[in-house]
Amino acid sequence: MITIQELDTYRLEMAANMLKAIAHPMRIAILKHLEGGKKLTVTEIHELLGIEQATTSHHLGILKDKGVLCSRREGKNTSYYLKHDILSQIIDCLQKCTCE
Amino acid sequence: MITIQELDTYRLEMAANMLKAIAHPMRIAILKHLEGGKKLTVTEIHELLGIEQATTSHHLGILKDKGVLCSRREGKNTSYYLKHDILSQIIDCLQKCTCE
DNA sequence: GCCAAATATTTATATATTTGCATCTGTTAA
DNA sequence: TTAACAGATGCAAATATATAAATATTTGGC
Repeated sequence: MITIQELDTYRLEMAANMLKAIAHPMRIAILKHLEGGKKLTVTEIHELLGIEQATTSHHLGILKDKGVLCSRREGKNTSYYLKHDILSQIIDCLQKCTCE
Repeated sequence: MITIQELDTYRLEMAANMLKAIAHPMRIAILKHLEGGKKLTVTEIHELLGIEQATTSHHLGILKDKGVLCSRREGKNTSYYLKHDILSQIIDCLQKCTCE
């Protein structure tokens, strides 16, 4: 038996965890490259952003773990993509709010 | 003289800081109450959410410092409100993404 | 000026994140 | 079955954040 408050607390925490996952400069940069349903491999992202392979994989793992991204193994590579297209809204909003 | 990369890095950090400010269960709850241009005082928020006054003020300070909220002193009270209406998009998106 | 109400700041402790490096695990192709 | 490539994981040091309690500041009314 779960109460409304608990449900709400649970959802708030889930939402906070998703946002916390996104709230990092590198991870926002990753999401920018995945807008519009694009799929990229770990190597592509690590080359695009010029960061270590292990660091890239770590960031992608966080985003996947918190429900922001999905991944799919394709041979030697693993591609990552947005779990919900609607997440682009957050990136859009950030672009607009950091224009000043 | 500032380079494109530096500008981009700066904006990414600014965006990350805004999101980091929002990415906390209590602070998301606060924003939910401020959607639609509403203005609430510190006391109203601390009573609505049932958290300590000092804690409330602390959370509001973080949101203001990172550019999410604005505040306005009105007599003994201080009201807080969203700096950009568009920030509701983030709350909307979170509601939709945490429905499962 | 002085008090009380409404906010804000400070401090300390506990906890969580970030990052690079090294290492380990899968997978393909020879 | 082994070499080489792609990705994931574990660890440690530096850094950042959270939380609660105590204290400070600002404002209006007397």
